[in-house]
Amino acid sequence: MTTETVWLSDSQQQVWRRWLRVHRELSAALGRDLQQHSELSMPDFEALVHLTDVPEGRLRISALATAMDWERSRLSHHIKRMEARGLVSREGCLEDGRGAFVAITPTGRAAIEQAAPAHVREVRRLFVDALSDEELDELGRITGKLLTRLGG
Amino acid sequence: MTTETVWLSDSQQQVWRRWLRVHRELSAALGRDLQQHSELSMPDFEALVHLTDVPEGRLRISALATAMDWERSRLSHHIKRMEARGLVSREGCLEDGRGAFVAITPTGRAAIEQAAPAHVREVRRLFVDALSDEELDELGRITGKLLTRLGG
DNA sequence: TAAGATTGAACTATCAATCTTG
DNA sequence: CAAGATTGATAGTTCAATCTTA
Repeated sequence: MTTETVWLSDSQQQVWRRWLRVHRELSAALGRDLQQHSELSMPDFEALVHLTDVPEGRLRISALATAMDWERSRLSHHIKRMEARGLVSREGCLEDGRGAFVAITPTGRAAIEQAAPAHVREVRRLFVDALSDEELDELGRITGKLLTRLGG
Repeated sequence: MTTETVWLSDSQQQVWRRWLRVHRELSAALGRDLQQHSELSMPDFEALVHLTDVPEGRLRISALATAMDWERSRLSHHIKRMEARGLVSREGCLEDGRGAFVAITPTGRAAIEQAAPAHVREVRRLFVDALSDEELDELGRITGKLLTRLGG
């Protein structure tokens, strides 16, 4: 393959590296804050958000995996650990004998309700409120384009 | 603390979730591509980039940790694994007996030179070229603001 | 045979010591 | 004691089987 390789210009490289860096620092800051104010990690929080998003408080495991964009095996291991901590429980599926549900427990609900306010404030402080409404819109448009490129 | 909690609006939440998702999918896609075309992971690649960035091809370990924004212990473990694969070597430091250098080896140089073209093309395809020049500028400005908020 | 889910092994990351030199 | 770096234990992730039911 003799496709010519064009390296990135300085400004392109700067945006690219900054993008990586912002994400790394933002995730780290939010994770630290969350663990300081609760017993939850970011993945724990995310999983519980999806479970509280539905009225029954439970989802098919593969549906949760899709929603979180995780591999099933990773989620399976994670659910096992969360189950051991009492945050969720596993339930069988009547319609499909192969399937299973994860359900949020009262303990899990209490944990996310306790953790959410501080976490949301921090997401506001470090992300939403750091930008003007126009910038946030623009960022939504830009990430939308990136997502389209990724998806197909 | 009775600070009132204000949850995110739908559009704010959408941008926030999309930001997380784009990063996750982009990293995954680049990682897959890199491993398909080379023996390097993204962290391997990043470390080697920093080492090739300097003329001597070697850096103090703590300097590399700062550049990569990694904890020293994580880098130490990672260097050990990369050293075992022959990509880098460790060297003592004359000026400061406590310190140490990591240096890229010929093998490491060959690996990154072989991997870089395809990786850069993929970064272009999925990121740089997916946006107009104006959008890339705007994204640079926006991530700059986020970085300021994180740092200060 | 394929789909939903789990398991175990190998790999990577994190956290709290530890070791050595300044 | 503080700074540079490493180590070991624990936690989390990935990959390739495996098991069960459709």
